[in-house]
Amino acid sequence: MTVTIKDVAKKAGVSPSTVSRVLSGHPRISLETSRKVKEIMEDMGYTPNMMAKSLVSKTTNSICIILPKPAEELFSNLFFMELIRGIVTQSSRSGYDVLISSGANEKEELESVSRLLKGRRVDGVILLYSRKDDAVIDFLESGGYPFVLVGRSDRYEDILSVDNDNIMASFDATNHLISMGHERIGFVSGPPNLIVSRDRLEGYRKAMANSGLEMRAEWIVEGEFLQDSGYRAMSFFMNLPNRPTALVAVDDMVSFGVLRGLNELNYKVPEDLAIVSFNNIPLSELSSPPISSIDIGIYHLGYTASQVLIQSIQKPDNHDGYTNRFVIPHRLIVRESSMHSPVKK
Amino acid sequence: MTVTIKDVAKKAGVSPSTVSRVLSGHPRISLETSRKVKEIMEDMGYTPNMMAKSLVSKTTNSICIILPKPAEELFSNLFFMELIRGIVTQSSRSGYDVLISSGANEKEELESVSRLLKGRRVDGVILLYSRKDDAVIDFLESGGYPFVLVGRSDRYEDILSVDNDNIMASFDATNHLISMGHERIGFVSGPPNLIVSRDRLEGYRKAMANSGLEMRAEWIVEGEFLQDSGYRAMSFFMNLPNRPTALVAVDDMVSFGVLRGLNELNYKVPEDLAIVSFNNIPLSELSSPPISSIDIGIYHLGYTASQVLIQSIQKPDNHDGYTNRFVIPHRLIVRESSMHSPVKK
DNA sequence: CCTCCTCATGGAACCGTTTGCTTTACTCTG
DNA sequence: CAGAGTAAAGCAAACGGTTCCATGAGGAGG
Repeated sequence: MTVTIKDVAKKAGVSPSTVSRVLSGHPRISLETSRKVKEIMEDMGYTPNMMAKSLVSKTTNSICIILPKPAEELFSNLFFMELIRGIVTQSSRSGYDVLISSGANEKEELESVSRLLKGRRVDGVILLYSRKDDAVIDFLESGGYPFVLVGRSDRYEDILSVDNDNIMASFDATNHLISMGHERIGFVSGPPNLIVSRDRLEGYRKAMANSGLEMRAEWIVEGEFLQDSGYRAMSFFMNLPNRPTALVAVDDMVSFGVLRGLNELNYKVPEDLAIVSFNNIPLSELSSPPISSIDIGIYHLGYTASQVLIQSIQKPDNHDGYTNRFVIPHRLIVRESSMHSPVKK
Repeated sequence: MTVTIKDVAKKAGVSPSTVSRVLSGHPRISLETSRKVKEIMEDMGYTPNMMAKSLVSKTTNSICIILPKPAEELFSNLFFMELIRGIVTQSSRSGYDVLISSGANEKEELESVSRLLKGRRVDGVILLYSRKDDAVIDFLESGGYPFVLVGRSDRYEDILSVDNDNIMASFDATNHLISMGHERIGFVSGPPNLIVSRDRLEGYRKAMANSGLEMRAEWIVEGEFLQDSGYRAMSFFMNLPNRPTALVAVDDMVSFGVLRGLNELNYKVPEDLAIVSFNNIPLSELSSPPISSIDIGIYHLGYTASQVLIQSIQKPDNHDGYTNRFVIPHRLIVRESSMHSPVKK
């Protein structure tokens, strides 16, 4: 039924080894044989069995994307879709297949990664998060498996990662508001165990300090990368006695929540509260008003991650020890949500 | 370096076959042997090589999601993210890995599917679209490969598919507007080669006919599942002499485009134009105003597709020939965008 | 004409599992 | 106590490729 290399060999009157060599473009095969074998392969509809191939080559030509634990929520974020799109596109160009996996909890996640890598189902993985302590990263490092982080890790200096300069990005975002004349600026952060939350918070702090602006503890609230966080943060901020006139939100989804809340309370954006957030997902420009956002090149992030990983799989020794961290440039997209200067008191 | 079944066997003083049987829970293995082998496997950190396993079992325990050709655009639609989430969740519960693939064009797509299936890299595929004529479906059918369609196919009666009753859904959506008092209702459709476009259009027609309302050709425009289509459709409708007071849009993304356009022209929703669309993506309730939408249970669609596919892989003969088409229920979520009755002329 | 190369190909072992067929060692039965 | 039956484990042949090594046929050089 399924046509194998042996069937082709028999029909062509050559040995299986010859067919294999034709397949892999071995130099010492006569043009004539090559032509004939290729024709017969075509005729018989031969497709190489990738399992057999993988078994002997110890290589699968596929990689795996590991989604973060609380995939349930984060999945619904367009951020991941863009990222995956970048990864899939580049991988497919390099001839790699992409698996996608996510565990219900950290333990399951680790088991899954271990099964995939030790079981030789994939050649490497892309981690779509960077927690501060992580058993999965420990496993990958100690096992010497190829992997790349989307996001950065401060714990390990020498692992491959693709990231933005989030400190600088947040610095830029905050400075934009400052340059518009805002002085009381709030910040809606993400989970504190995510490095991206920390970095963006730091950038905000730097910008505020840099301009000599007051930073009140109550102007900084923690949340998730979700709309609800924005909604809650908004209602907290708006009830403050000397409330912020602008805020930086750690993710566009948060801004959507803020927007919805402000809308319900009949506040105007940007007149009552100016907003800038991060990621510039396709919907940022669709909300009303459109949201100013730092474009972090999500697609590019994924594309590069795939490139870096596959390169590392193919030439593990080519690692010069310097270029571990790939920084994707960001840029501020100013839209209506921040186009207003506060009324000076 | 990597520990194989033979290493375990040697250390345990048994044959490889015995170890294999312990692994698969073979009945005729003494409890004592089983215990000992298991312990040693644990000690040595044995993980089965899935390639070897697949080679002999002719089974990979993985499935592949095929994204539609113009993945570039559609990818950015939250619809697919939800769908994938449902698929990944259920597959992982069933112990299946999920590959994700998309070709730049139909030819590439076919090659990719063929390579994956004939090359025995995956056991079956989920097609995330249903075009009217499709080489991929032909290939899958003639090769007898397990696959399920998300969406329906009218060409093939007997293939597995998971879908909504889009005709009824559209009927409901349109009727909702009619019941609000609208009589001039527009429809923004999707690409005509997609069955979902056709079905939703048909539902709209039925509802209009059912209520004896006039249906003008100019009230129906074709587009994509994209914001731009909505934007264009909006400007077309609003310039019509006797313009619609409401419209049904084939996808929420289209509504976003309409919303943006109306906002720019200072029209009010729902006062100047009421809107209902399909899919109820997480953002539908976040726009201003929130959009009425038919919730089609996207996650559920994906979850079921995975279930049906895996079932069909595991018991290909269990196919009763009746339950080929799985219909996921829909329900109308009424939000602000349609909560207004038109002024009677 | 003999030796030595080079080139094109064949043969066989191996990658890590599974599984049908044996073998071994008991336990039962009459 | 011999023969049958059975439970537990081993042997070896696949699965479909790849690749090292061997082989034979020319052609070149001396």
